[in-house]
Amino acid sequence: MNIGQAAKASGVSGKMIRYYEDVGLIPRISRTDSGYRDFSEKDVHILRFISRARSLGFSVEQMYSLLALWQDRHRASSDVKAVAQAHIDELDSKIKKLQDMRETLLHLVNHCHGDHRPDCPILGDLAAEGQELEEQRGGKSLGDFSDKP
Amino acid sequence: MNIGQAAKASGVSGKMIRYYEDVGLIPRISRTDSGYRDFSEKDVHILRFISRARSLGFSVEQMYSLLALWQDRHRASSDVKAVAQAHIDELDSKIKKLQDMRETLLHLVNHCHGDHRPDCPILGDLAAEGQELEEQRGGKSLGDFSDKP
DNA sequence: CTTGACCTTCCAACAATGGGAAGCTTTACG
DNA sequence: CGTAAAGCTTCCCATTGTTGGAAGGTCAAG
Repeated sequence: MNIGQAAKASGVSGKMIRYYEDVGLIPRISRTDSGYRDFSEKDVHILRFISRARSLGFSVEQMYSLLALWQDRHRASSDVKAVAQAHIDELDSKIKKLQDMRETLLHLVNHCHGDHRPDCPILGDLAAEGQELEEQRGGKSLGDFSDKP
Repeated sequence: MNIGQAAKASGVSGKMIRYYEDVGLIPRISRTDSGYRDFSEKDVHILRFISRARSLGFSVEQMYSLLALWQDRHRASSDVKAVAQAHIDELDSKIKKLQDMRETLLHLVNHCHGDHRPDCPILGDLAAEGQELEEQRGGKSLGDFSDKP
C-alpha cells in the first residue's frame, strides 16, 4: 500500500506520515525497489491509533508514551490511565483559561451598544490606564489613543 | 524610557516589543543617539492595550484591527463589537472542541480500572479497528499491537 | 512513448514566544 | 577615572504541528 492509500485508510495526511516517520514516532516504513513507501496493515493500524489519539488532543510527545504503552504487553493500565488523566488536566486548564477570556469579553460585548457612535466599553477597558500595572495618571494627553475621543 | 522599563510598565516582554515593532503592530519606536529604543508614555499606553487584548486571547492579526479602531476617532462601536464577537465565537468553538475531547477521554478514564493489569479501555478504544474509516476486519494478527494481548 | 498522477526528498512558512551569541552603552562602585 | 556589571542592539535558532511547493523519479493508462 503506498502513502496515498495509507493516508486515506488511516486519516493521517501523507505529509504527516512522513513527519511521524522522521521524528521516530512510527517505525521506518519499508520501501519498494524504487523507494516508494510500502505500508503494511500493521503500519496503517498504528497510524489509525495515532489519528484517534491526536483527535483527542494528545500531543506528539504524549504519543510516544501512548504508543510505547500500547506495544508493551506487560503495561499496567494504571500507567495508561495516568497519561490520559494528565491530558485531561491539561484540557481542563486550557478550557478554564478560554472560558475566563470568554466571560470577560462577553461582559464587555454586552455593554457595548454597537451602533454608529465611537464610544465603546471594549476599547475603554483595553485602554484603561493603571489597571494592574504601574499607574501613570495625571492627565497627559495621549493623542488619538484616549478611550473617549 | 528604555525597553526594560517599558516592558515592566506594559507587561509585554522586551522580546515581544521588538517583535511587534518588527511586524508593524506598533509604530517604530524612536531611538537615542546610541540606538537604544526610547519609549514615550504613548508607546507604553499602546503596549498596555496590546497586553490586555492579548490576555483576552486576541491574535496579533486581530490586534491590527483593534488598534486601528482604537486610533480611529470616527469608528463605529459596532465595528469593535463585531471584532470582539467574532473572537468570542472563536473561543466558543475552541472551548467546545476541548470539552468534547475531555468528555470522551473522561469516559474512557472512568472505565479504566487503572491497576497493574494491562487491560485498558483507553488503548482499546484508540486501537479499535474500523471505527470511522475503511474497515479491514478479518482477523490478521497485528502482533504486539492488539488491544488485548 | 507520452501524459498525468503519483511518489521521493528537501526547504520554507505559519504564530507567538523564548533562548542565546556577539558586540556596544550606560551605570555604579571603588 | 577605570573597570565591571547590567542592559541594550541585531541576528539567528528552536519550538509545535501542519501545509505548501520545487525538483526530480516512477508508474499506469492511453
